[in-house]
Amino acid sequence: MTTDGPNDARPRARRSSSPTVHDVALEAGVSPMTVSRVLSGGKNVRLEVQERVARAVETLGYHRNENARSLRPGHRSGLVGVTITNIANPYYAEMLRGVEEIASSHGRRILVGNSNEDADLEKQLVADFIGRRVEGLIVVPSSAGDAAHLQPERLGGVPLVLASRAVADVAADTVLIDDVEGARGATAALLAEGHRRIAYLGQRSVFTGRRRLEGFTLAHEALDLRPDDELIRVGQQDVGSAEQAMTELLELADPPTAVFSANNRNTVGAIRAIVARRRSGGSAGTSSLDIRVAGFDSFDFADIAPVRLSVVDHDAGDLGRRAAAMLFDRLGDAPQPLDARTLELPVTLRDLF
Amino acid sequence: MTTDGPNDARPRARRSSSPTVHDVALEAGVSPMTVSRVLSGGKNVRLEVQERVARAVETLGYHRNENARSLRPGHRSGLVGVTITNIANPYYAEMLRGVEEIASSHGRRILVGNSNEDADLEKQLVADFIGRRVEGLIVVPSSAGDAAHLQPERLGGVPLVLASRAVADVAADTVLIDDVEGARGATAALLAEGHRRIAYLGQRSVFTGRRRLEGFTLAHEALDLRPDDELIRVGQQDVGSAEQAMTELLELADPPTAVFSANNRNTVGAIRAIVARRRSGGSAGTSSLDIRVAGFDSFDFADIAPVRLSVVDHDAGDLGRRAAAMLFDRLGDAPQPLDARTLELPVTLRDLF
DNA sequence: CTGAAAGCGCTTACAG
DNA sequence: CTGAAAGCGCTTACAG
Repeated sequence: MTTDGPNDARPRARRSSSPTVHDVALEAGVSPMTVSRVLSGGKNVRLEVQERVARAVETLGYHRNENARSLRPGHRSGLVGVTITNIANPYYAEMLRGVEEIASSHGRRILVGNSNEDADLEKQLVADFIGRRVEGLIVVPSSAGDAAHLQPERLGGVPLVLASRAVADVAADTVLIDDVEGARGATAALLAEGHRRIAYLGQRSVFTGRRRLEGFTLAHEALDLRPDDELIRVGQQDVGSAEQAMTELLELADPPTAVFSANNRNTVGAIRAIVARRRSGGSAGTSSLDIRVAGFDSFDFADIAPVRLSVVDHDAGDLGRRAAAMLFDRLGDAPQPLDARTLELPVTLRDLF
Repeated sequence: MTTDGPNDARPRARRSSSPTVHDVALEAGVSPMTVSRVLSGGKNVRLEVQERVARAVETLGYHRNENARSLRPGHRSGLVGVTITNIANPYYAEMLRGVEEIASSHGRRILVGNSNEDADLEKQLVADFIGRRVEGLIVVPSSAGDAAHLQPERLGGVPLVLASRAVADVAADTVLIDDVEGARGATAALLAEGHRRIAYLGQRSVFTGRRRLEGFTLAHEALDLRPDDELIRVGQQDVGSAEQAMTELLELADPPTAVFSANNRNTVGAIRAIVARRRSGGSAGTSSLDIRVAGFDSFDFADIAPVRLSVVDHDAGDLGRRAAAMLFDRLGDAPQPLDARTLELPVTLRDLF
């Protein structure tokens, strides 16, 4: 019946926006301070009052505003920013899940952005995330463009962990998989089987691509061999172009007897080309029927692929968990190692035949 | 040389936390208000002053605090909350990318949570997201447990779009794929080829699983047939258990001549079982060599699978984009449709042989 | 074109 | 056990 209460002063507008501590306080007949106490565990509040407040919270559907809360000094946002070149890539999706798992276990939520291999977009995402006061960043860095926005001094003290790819001149914690050893081992296995004309399908513009080509080359050099440049194909972006590249290789006068592919898109493309050629009768004698395949990454159907296939397996979930763990290391109160650390996760060569 | 400025009053502590408008103002020799004006476009600020402020922003590495900004009345958080049962599932990863794409184009960022098919976790995520004042929610609802937390009145006015699965008694906008028609069409195709013993591999506990089983049944009923209960297997969660279930079916006295699988894990499992049996000689005559397969969802290697395979294809990215578009419809200033809408996206049956 | 005041929702001392 | 005051970083009127 009073007309001077603050609740009367803002009659309907209140309905459309969220209730505040103030509204709950009014409803429960206490001060906002007491509401705040109850929300933080109820220390030093009479049980009866606690219950009254809890009921008011329920009635009004109150949710504490975390953004306002994180404004107070000493409070953190509870957010971690994650930037990925392609969140639809199953490998990175698995990684993202690993990150989310660890973040969740630390009570943090993740802001996720797709950089689409575009450094400008990545830069915007990072700036936006910092504006939202993320406590840390996990970035799969884009391969194209300038990476100045990832320099520690540009991040205003927000810890950064690079995942899957390192960035030249950026001294940040980094988690990689052992690309060089994976490619070297797989190639060495093909060489040990006697293959001497081994094709390479991969990329050179991407960090992991360069590392895998390095492993491929190292395996040859260990036997005083040199890969034939004619058999090295880089730049295939998808399964279609990989299939095309492999088809061309099979049509060479002196075709390869084996192929190492640096990622699963290239592996699938290569297998498609081999199968297509087999179905069409294999013009170059029977040799193309026996093309041996080894590839980085696994995929759905790898174990019943219709070729002799080995894969270099690695755990994307672990990559994400390790990256997140490194980040939370920096966020903890423990004494910090000053230098950026790099972790290389092991890989496994599996024969699927 | 002065010792009385506020910047001198807080000498080193300032270094560790982020600079504020106040710090920038000091550095540029203007008021915080002017800094704010410049950050919002520079309207009504002398060009010379704008430049001075811009330089100060650069020098200090200032990033505007979005959380504080969103506190002001009329401001929005710029966040959308996304909850998915399994973000590592390539299908949902593709969906997430669709959501991110549309959200980005509206200047919003996404908070992502993995609910792991756990309604309690999902509830926590949703509560947390609302606490962070997300402008909307996109949820792939978990199949297990109570869904009361998704009731509109519990969401405090935050719009919700359900993706991929509907929830009984929750009147929210929903985007589905046409599960019933996809399963019906694929099954009808098998029946049209003359198959009369068609196995079903899928789930019954999940919304989509029930709908796909319904389509499977409908196709039979259209021909006055009834599927044999002995051939219906539900509850396989992964490729391994699907392979096991298919192996059992192949060992029946009167085995199926075809199989419809309700998702790609079951399809891959079925194919593995068929291939394994073929390799081991196919004890039941040659019949098991000819098992015809049709499955919901596509996967990496579908087109060179060593069986006669058809897949029910659908666009996960589109699912995400449509869900996000529905959400932004509700967020816009346009007049709102009052009732919850349901959208069913079309599917395509593709023969891969 | 520029700034002092006030308040968004919350919580940390401080006072009772 | 409870509350009034003050301030986190920002921006919307309002005044000049």
